Amino acid sequence: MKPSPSGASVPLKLWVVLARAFDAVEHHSRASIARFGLGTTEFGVLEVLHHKGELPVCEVQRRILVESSSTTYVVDKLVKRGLVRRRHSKADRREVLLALTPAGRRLIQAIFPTHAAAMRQAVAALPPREQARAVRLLRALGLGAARRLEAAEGG
Amino acid sequence: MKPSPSGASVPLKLWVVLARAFDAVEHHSRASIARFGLGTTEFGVLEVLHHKGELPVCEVQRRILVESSSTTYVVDKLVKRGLVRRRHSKADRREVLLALTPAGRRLIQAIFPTHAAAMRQAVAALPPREQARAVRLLRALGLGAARRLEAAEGG
DNA sequence: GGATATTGTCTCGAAATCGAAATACTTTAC
DNA sequence: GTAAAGTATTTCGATTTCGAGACAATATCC
Repeated sequence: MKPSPSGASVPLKLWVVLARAFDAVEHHSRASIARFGLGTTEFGVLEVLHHKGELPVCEVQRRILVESSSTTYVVDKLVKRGLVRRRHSKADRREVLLALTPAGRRLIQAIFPTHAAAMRQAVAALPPREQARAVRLLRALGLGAARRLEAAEGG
Repeated sequence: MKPSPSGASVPLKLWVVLARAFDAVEHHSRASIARFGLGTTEFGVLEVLHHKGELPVCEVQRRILVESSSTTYVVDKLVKRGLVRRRHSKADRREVLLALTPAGRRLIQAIFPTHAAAMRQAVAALPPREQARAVRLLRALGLGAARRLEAAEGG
């Protein structure tokens, strides 16, 4: 769900439009990815491994914004489909390193440009200059909110 | 899941920071609401009915950004807890009208100010002036993306 | 006015996600 | 070097969400 209606204060309004914008853009992403028989989280894993190379599960998790148990679930599915492989790290034997298989690499390479084009369309309501502005504002907003989260929970 | 890493084009970067910002702020919202024993979607329903009064299910659904079947699920729970009531519309007998019960109204009135304060904190990394800028940009982004969605799907 | 589409709600089964806790390993602190 | 604390991953059960389709009521079009 999302937040409140219109006559609200600026912070609440910001939360509303943030949620709405995310929802709308996410629908584009989901639809684009579904054409290739993947879920958004599965795609996220492939994409991270494609761009960063072999990574431990916890690094992947940080980037795809789901909990660790969900990460295991998604990676399981990708391994079963032969797109990703697991391997134990020698440096730190708690870690499990993830990497694309050749099939996984072929798939993400084939998909990625099309998906990127779809996302460009999805955010095209904002001209480039305003996209850059939005990036700056959202980065500050996100980092600030994340920092406050850590402060409140972890310590 | 969410999108890609850093060296990306501006549109992709925008999608990344949008997802991250939403995720971080949503965590604040979730934590704030959880204190009162509610899920975010349940809270969303109460909030909409609080601000708009009696509404048909489909209107509520549009505002809380979940599918119709999920809306039924959430409303069921609220009805079982005695916070919301259903009633058939006389004007259009397909519609089911939702409204707060006295208990529901008492609850949301008690909760709302605290939650609003938490959300103000969550977005406080941006000073008011930049919050207003972000609202404008996100509104345009969200509306544009939503329009493109309709064009692609419905008609 | 009757056929056809459209809309609003709900049911059902499946999928995605979470949270808490188990396990294994590593780091820190004495 | 050992105990305690912390980190990485997985397992398990429960919850939330979705999507497809059923059904009823209304709108639209000849």
